[in-house]
Amino acid sequence: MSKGPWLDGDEQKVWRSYLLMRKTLETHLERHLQREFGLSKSDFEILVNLSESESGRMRAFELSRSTQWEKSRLSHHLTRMEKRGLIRKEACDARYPEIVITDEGLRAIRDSAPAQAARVREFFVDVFGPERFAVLGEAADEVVAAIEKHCDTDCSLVDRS
Amino acid sequence: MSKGPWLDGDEQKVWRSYLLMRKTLETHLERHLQREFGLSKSDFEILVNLSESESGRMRAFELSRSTQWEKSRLSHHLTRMEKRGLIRKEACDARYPEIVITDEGLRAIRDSAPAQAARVREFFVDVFGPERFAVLGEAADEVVAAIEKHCDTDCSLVDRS
DNA sequence: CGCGTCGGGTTGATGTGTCAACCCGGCGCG
DNA sequence: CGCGCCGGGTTGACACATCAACCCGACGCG
Repeated sequence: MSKGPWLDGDEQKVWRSYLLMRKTLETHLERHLQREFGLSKSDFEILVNLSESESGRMRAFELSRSTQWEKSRLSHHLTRMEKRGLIRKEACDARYPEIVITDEGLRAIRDSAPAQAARVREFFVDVFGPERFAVLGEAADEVVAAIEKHCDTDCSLVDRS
Repeated sequence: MSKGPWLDGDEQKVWRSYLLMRKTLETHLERHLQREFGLSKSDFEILVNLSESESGRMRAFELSRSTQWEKSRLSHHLTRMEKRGLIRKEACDARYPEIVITDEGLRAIRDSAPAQAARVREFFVDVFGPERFAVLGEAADEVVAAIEKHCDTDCSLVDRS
């Protein structure tokens, strides 16, 4: 029934292939991260950012900027991570706490990152191969630019630094 | 600190472009669906599947197959959708209920699908352009195949029909 | 001073996803 | 028959995301 006004033939097909890849890849990566290291994708993202900073410490809004998360999500997630000992909140300069990666957090990411990188390479980078991969990168940037341009003109919802 | 064993230079860059595209596109599409039509991406997915079936009615496990969702997630979501009047569960053949799209659900998807399709075209299909888009489709299929092949050999977690 | 408002951050309610346990009818098989 | 297992489905507890409301110090300004 309905056969609604939807994408046509090939568009449809590729779009669904993309969606399927997205989901398959994501669940695969996430599952392994979870099962082998007990980290969620979100945990991982935070730890990557912290461990890439010079000092292993950042202010919450910096994390918010680099992860593109909303502040409340970030706040909730950080309290959970603190409970699990992956990070600490240090109230140094009076009011705003700094987020510090703990030894445990550092260990977690150092253990998990190589495996994660290897999987990304195996199932994504290498399957695409150099040329298609490069093409994807360009196109991806253009898609992001298109959406942001669109949003600039009619909405103000994005946290543009 | 740490600069862990991670993807190198270009790999890294493209991978992050991809992740950013993924997130940007997804939140953009989802936000509009939510704000303009009060549907979540999950609602939409269910309604698409139901409305594409002949009779507008399916068994839960069929939906589970085509959406690739776990059964518990599906069950939870269907009860929520029923509460909102988008679908109905009809207990025809004794035990297993059939999921039926309601008039309201039908209206919802007929209203929202064209807008959604237009956005996908505007920000994804057209930005890629025909050749790159076709290339993406192929690569996506290969990625899925690679992951499934891998899983066939060492795990049994996927619901393969 | 009094007052608004703005940015960084937290909180609580609610919607959504995941995991493990369970229910129950059918089927194989002793 | 009795018993176990399997497949489709539900349930409950918990992790996670989103939204709106709030807190509070700083800053502008009458």
